Amino acid sequence: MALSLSGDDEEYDSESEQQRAANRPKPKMGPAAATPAPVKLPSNRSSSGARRRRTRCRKCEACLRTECGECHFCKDMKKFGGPGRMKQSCIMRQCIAPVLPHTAVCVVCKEAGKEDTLEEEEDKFNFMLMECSICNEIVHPNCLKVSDASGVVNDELPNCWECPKCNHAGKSGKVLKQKRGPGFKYASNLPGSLLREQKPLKEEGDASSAAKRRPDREETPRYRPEESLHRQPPLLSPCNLPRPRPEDKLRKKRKLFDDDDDDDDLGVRKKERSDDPYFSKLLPQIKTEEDDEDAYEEHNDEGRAHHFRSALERKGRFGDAEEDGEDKDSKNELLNPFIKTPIGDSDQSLCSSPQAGPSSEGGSETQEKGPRPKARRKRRLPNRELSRELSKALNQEIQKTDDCPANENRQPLKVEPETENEEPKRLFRNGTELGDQRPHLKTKEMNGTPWELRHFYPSQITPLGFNRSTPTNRPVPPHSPPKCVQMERHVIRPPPISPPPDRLPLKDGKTHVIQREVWMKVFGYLTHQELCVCMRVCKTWNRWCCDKRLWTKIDLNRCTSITPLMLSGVVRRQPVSLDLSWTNISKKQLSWLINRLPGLRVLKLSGCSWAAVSALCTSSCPLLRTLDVQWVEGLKDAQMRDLLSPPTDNRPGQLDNRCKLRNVEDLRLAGLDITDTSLRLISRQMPLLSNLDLSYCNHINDQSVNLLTAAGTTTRDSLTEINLSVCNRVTDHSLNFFKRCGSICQIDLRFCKQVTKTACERFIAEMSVSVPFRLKEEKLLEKSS
DNA sequence: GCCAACGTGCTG
DNA sequence: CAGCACGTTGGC
Repeated sequence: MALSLSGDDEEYDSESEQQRAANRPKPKMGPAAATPAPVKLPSNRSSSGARRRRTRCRKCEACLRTECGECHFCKDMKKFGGPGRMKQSCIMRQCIAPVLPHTAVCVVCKEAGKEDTLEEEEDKFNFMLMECSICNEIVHPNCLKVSDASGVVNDELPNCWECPKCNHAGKSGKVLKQKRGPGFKYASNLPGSLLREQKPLKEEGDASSAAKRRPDREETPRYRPEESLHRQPPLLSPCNLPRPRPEDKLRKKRKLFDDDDDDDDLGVRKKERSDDPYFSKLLPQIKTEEDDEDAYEEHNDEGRAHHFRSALERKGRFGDAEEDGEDKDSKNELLNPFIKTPIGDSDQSLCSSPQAGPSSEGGSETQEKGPRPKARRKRRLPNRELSRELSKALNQEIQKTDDCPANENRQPLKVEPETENEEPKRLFRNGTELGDQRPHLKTKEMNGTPWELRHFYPSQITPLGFNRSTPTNRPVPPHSPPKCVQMERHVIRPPPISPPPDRLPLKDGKTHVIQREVWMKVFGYLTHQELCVCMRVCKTWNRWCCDKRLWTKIDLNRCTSITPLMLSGVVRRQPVSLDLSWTNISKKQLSWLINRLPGLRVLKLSGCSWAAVSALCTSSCPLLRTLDVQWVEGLKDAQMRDLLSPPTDNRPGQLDNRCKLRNVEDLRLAGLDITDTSLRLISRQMPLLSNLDLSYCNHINDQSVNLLTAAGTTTRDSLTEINLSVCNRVTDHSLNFFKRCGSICQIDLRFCKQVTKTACERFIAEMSVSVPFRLKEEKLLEKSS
């Protein structure tokens, strides 16, 4: 079908309405819907063509994938036993670059895109179909009669721009839902997309040079409240948070970290490359596609290159893989990439796109965009500055959505360091900064242990050298957990699976001699922080370094503030193991996250609030193998019951009465106020449970052990390790119960006051006939073979 | 014609 | 307003 881009509104309207009436009886329609409301069309439909649906590119990593079978939409599919009502693509298969359908033709010449027939980049651009995100018209730029073809290309979406007409008229795209630009799915059909906001055009092999950048936004001062609403999450001033500086409003928030594919422009500056022999030797003239950038960014990139160098020059690290301090670094990078790394991801996260639009609070303040009418890219500010701004904006975003309704008198929270060296303090219960932010916790007791003890115990009181959570400082959640309503607004770009190309393109058109897999081996030695640095080197490295093999474990333990961008970055990397212990993650965030991590097997949430952990109750929970909910505040029997119940989302056709956590093998429940009630559930619902940590659970007693090891329970045979240390109600008698366990290999009874060494020795003696045990430490029994 | 899935109206 | 439902488009 040919495109009808002329946009006969009347026709479109009436037709669609009729169709709806005919095809959609809508038995379930409520009264409001029963009278078919006029189909709402974009306000600017009058000047627009009908929207063309976009279709898969079939080439991107996402398109090449198979369905995960585990995400929300897969579960809906008939092939996975679902009702097939939602008819949505697997989350992991969301096309990264949806293209115009084959049937699309130029509204002017009625011909299809002709770029394939051309050699020159500029020609290609002129003869490719471009769809305007505002008026939806699809044209060849060459067919436009507008001499000053100041179209603004949206580099996030193939064949998408703001046509010169709209651009010139100062129209603003994405005013309404329908106007958000084609091909947007999650981000797009949800208001305020963070990630798919358009950017100023990027050089696609310089093709876009044909299209002149929109000089600046001063031309388009019209502020439309809806615009910012849909486009950029509001910046939260109403919540008494520090109002962002005007520049903030220009910043786009797009993705976590620095892994954006667009980040090729983060290439190392020519200057550095040429100046630094080491560097230039290592990366001879990596093609960065941005050598023509203005000096505006020079200092910025200087820092970047420096960072990169320093990362590479730390040869000592190449040999010993991270952990410890290194790991902390990488964690910090993840935690707060904007602050910690000078060369932060600000680039792609913050492009002050013409499309980005001002925030709702400052919609009309577009002047900041103005000062660089000639800048080819207007997306960067000095990195630190950007980082700070972004981080602030994001935190505010979360905070706002969280607090807005009723917090008008709240004191502004300190969100960001005032200086670069200052750590953010807002969310950390940290020494003197604790204040009284959490008074309820100060007096609250769990498990008979005062809060302070509970949270400072493991490292400070216990004689046990737990290597698990040592909850020294518990992040102070906001008054209510941050409802990260923006999360849905992030486009989920699945992690690259086989990032092309295989070799690094060089400026001279050749490729670097070393193959990707070799680079990957090198990258394998780098810490996450260093990977983040490498990602900024060039587009190719950016892709390679985002390979999920390099990110199987993501550790955000004790992250002071989980931001939407961070979560997006996590999703992109699809870790197998995710540590969110002692963070202030909110329920919404967690729910959003786990719904998008179908491959997640290890989830650590120790020290989080039950409010957050409860996300596991309603979400289409991943089939976790390891769940760590130690010291989760408020997690008691009732909550455990919720946790172990079948998903609440039991609509017809999606019935799944199985426990969401049925595949858990390693369950860590230290420090919880749970009783035998929970243990009964656990032994019933977790047939694969092998490793159970009940340390510091003061309600656990001999009867509990009896339950777990009783005839007919699966735990009796599945348990291999059990930790009952510091369970003061457990006595010698429990050891008799453990004799029934066929697979038990380790029983930790250290610091159980009522367990005697003699009983342990007796246990060993009695078991020696069948299974040899030994005392690894006092009251720590271990199978010796 | 079938199937996948995009885009958007509607509901809770 | 998030999420669901479904008409309809697009590919094959």
